[in-house]
Amino acid sequence: MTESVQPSLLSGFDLSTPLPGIPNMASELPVARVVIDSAVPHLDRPFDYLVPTELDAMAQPGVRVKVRFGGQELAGFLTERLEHSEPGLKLQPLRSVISPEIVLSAPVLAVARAVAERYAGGVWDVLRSAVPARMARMETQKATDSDGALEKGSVEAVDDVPLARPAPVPEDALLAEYHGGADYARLLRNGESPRAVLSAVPNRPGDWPALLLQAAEQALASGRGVLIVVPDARDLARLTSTLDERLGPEAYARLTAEDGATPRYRNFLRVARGQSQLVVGTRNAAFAPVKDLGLVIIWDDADNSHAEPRAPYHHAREVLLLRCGIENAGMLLVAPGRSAEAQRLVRSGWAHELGADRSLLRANAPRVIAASDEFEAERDPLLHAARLPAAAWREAKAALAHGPVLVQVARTGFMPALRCERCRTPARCTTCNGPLALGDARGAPACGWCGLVAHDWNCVECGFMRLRASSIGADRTAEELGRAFPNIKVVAATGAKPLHTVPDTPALVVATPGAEPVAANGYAAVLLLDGDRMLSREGLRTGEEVLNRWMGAAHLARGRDATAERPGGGTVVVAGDPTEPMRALVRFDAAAYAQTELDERRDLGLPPAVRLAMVRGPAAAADKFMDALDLGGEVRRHGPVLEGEGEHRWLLFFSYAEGPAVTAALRAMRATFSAAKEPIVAIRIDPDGIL
DNA sequence: AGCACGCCGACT
DNA sequence: GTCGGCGTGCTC
Repeated sequence: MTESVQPSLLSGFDLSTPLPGIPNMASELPVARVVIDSAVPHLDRPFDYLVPTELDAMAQPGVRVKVRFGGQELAGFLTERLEHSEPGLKLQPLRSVISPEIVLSAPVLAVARAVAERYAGGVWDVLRSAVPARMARMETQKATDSDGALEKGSVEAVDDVPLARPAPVPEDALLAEYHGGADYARLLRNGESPRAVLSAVPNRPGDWPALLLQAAEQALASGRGVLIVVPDARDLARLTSTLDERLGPEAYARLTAEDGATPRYRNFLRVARGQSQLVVGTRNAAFAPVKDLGLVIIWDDADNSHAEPRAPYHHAREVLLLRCGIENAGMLLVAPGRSAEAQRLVRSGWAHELGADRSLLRANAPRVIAASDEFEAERDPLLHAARLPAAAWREAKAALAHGPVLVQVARTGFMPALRCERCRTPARCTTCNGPLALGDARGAPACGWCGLVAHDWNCVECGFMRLRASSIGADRTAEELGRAFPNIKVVAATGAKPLHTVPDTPALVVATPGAEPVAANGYAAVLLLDGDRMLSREGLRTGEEVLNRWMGAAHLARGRDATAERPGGGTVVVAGDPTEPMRALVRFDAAAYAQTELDERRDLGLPPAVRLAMVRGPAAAADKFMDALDLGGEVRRHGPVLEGEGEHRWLLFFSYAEGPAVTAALRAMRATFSAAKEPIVAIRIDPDGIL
């Protein structure tokens, strides 16, 4: 706030012989350790400053500060107050404390550091995700100000609520339906921190939001905080509507970028001030400064919305894993399917599997039909155009008498790579050599790897300028289906045009994976049309991804048996050639499939049975970087692979045990190269979709 | 990205 | 002897 700098202070002070007191500086703990806002790798460490007397009171660990660094003024977080610094340093004074609000708690800083270590990235990059942008007005605003509804839950309102209410033992009936679920609930209530993985049985009362809430309530009953992370706005809306109904909107704080900077910071402040013990949100909420954290829950960790698209590309599941280690909290991974990573946690004994009886699953899961060999589809031009097998058409037709029908189609990103219309040479990106695909609704071809839009593409082989566009997106499928089902309402929901819910009336709902709207009483039928297309994509994890997307959609279907609200029961039709993922869907057993996949990866030495790092950069720099790395003999190196314009890509495979040493070595080497002004190499840890 | 410091050449 | 060229490396 107050500008503290006086000319005489700018020269700095030598604190090697500390005290007795420096004029105008705090007499107790005069040194402030600060994490500065710098993207430069070799500056990714704390720096010490002196605290001027007038900033003494506000300069608490966790506040935002401004400091002079080199020539410039930088933002930073004050992390510690110390009696003295390293000998021989000339300390500058702190320029200002931006606000007295403690926005970076000690545990969250520790988590951010662990995340930066794990991903060989900068602490500041992690903090950028962890602490939302400051909105100054939110810090001073009173509960009586303006828009009333939004202001509930501010300091005054919460202080009025008596905290010591007789706490009833929370419900755990839904959790107890799983083997070990009742024990898991009891441990949480008793203040312990159990860890579990659970594949949800569909069509139970309240569905997964009710299940997550029950788990949360166990930990809340022990007086501890709870954090729930979901992939996207749709799932958050579903969860918060359950929380609103059962606990009321004051009982939790929601943290998501989608709300906009101001509400997000308002809710963040409630959490930071300890006014909210239950936090729900999307991936960055994994860093929410929940006090006395007892349990972290992640819903659908296989959804790649959980992966941060900016450096250091951390995944919410991994953030939470590190976090529950640091804060000694329990963890619960709940999903409609099973990621190989979650299965690994079960297999290694780190987490318990809370399994369900086959009978419970059979009674609640939809009927699954594999429509594998379909000659009829070829004969009927309407069905062929909509690439609808006859069995799917029949099921949909019957189901439409009872309710809405979901049609899952592949995202355009899943389409086979585009080719030259004349010579059929695959179209590749001119900069990174990645496959081109139709990126947006207007059909501009874009690179599937780097996203670069190829405006003036021409074939490298024959020079032809037109691409073969075989892609059919959700919108076109919707049109085709409209013709195949006259008089039925058709709606399309894609990532670009999201739709969270649909009414419980007959309609065809065409959606891409992850964007499926929720039907109030479930879908009468779910058609999974593009399995072959999705499975044809190159990639180590394609089968697992496709199965998890199918399971996600299948969870939106009614149970097989008809009920009063759900006449006709629910059916899932999966079209395509018989494959392992399809068989796993028919058995409704994603865990077994994930285990098979994991075993196979272990035999092959591939992720996630092992960890992976990628180093990419200008050929000479990348090679030099790899050459300078000193890694243990157990680390497998693979490369260089030529990529794009004179770029080399290297891969490193290493065990989880070696992980910390490898990422530390990569981080240290990057700092060395950065200081030596070597060309920048990109480092990605456990990247998805490159194998 | 700025800014100090340093080693060397040109000029008072 | 002193001023200032910009090249190298550090920044609390």
